[in-house]
Amino acid sequence: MSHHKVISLETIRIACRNCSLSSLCLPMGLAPDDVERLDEIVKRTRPLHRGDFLFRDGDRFRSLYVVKTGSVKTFAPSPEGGEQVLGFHLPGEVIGLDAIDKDIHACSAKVLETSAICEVPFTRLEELTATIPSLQHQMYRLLSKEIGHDTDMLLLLGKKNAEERLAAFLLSLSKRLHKRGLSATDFYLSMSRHEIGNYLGLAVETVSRLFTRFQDDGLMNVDRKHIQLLDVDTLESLVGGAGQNRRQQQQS
Amino acid sequence: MSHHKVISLETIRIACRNCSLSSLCLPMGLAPDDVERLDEIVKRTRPLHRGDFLFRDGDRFRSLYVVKTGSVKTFAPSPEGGEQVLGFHLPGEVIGLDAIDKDIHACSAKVLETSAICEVPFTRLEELTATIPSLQHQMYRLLSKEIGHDTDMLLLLGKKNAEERLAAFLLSLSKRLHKRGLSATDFYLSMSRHEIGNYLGLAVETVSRLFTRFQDDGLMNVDRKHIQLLDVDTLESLVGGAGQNRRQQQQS
DNA sequence: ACCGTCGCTTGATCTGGATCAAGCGAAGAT
DNA sequence: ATCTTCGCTTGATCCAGATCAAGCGACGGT
Repeated sequence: MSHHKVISLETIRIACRNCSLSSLCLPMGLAPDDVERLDEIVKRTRPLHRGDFLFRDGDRFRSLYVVKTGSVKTFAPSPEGGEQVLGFHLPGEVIGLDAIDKDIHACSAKVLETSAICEVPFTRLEELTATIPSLQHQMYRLLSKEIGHDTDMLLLLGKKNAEERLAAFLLSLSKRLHKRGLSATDFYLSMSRHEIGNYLGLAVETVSRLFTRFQDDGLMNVDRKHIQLLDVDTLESLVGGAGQNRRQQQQS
Repeated sequence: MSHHKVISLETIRIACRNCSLSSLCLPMGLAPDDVERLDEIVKRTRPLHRGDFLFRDGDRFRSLYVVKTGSVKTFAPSPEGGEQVLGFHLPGEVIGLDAIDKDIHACSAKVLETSAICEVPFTRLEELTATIPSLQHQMYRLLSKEIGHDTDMLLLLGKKNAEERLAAFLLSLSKRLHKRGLSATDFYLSMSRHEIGNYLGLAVETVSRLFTRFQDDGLMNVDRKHIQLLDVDTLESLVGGAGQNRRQQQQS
């Protein structure tokens, strides 16, 4: 039996070189030999389930985590005891980059559905990047990409109304799923309305009403967690702030 | 006369090792020899003036920029033609990290007052970090710190009201100026009310009214651009969301 | 010294989205 | 199979902060 177990685990624990995410994940652009070296330091844990934590705010920072399958949300505590959802993470996305600076996690990461996660001990990764220039570059890009994403969110929270925010959220999900070989127009939400609202700086009720409105307007179908985008073009135009007579933005 | 000019420029172009910012800036934690190597790739331009650009969105990414003296704002265009102020940058702070990923600047950087800027060509920096582990680590920390800062802003824009936002802004400025050896309670704003509002996701009028209110409440003195913080403790408590009967936050 | 512009303030009004309230149906518990 | 809880929806009301409007005073330019 223990023999069987080893075999089945080996089946689950796909090496980086065979992982379908290698074009999105850390190995992106690496030579095969370098992928092997990276592969050696990656720990592949058993599948985690809804509600499990990868880490909690306040934990010592040791590793980066990469979603292999499933999805994860990260969220930071706010002083009053509430929390701010910082992101929803899909396969190939790296989690924990914000903790490198202080060596302590400032946010928590919670698994939204049964997920496989790769753990990359950071100290060992850092040693590796020092000897593999292309991996170092990939790390810089990864960190920079995260900043760029946060910047997009700042613009969204600072300048966009509820409709624009939800449309942007749906299209972002759609594009990211599509990159992973899934449908861009037909997918399931692994997060609750509440989590979406928190993420977008909106109340649950507003999110719910907008789903209803988008459906009434023929932009999408919503059935519980099941989403079908029917009119991506119009959704795109909503994001652009084509919200009718939006007055000229503050030019500072 | 040209002789005089050369001398005066040399006076301005302080080497990293003599720069008072070395404890905040890239050289932080480097061995003296390594600081010299870094110093060799840094370009020190002549002082820039209010309104000058370090780069504009769409520009090819070539260098990081570090504020030596003065201040800089970064801002991203929003689809509708407006803009979102992303940050105000003080001496020692590094600008341009978000452009590493796409190799194109997605935001612009504009000088708010006469400022000295160091330019660090990124390709050369990358070569250097590959051979100086402590510099590589410093780069990771720098990028990570930027993510952490953006995260703080997401929480601010997503969960805090106008009062909390302005208090947080003032205290952030205060702390950062203090770290640079300046007064934590008495300083000048190099940015306009409009820029503050844009940054904080508020209308100019709201910013103006809050300044007036904070002054009436004895928390600070405001005279044009001149700020004096009188009651830092109360300002701190405002940020914490002690805004009276704030209801329990959404727990997603 | 004068003028025009621009940044800032203050007051009045409006509104998008939060909050409050009430039900409904699905999924998990016993 | 039934209960209970929880997530979601929908309606009614409220309010923080945006928008509109009007002046004022500082500063740069001539």
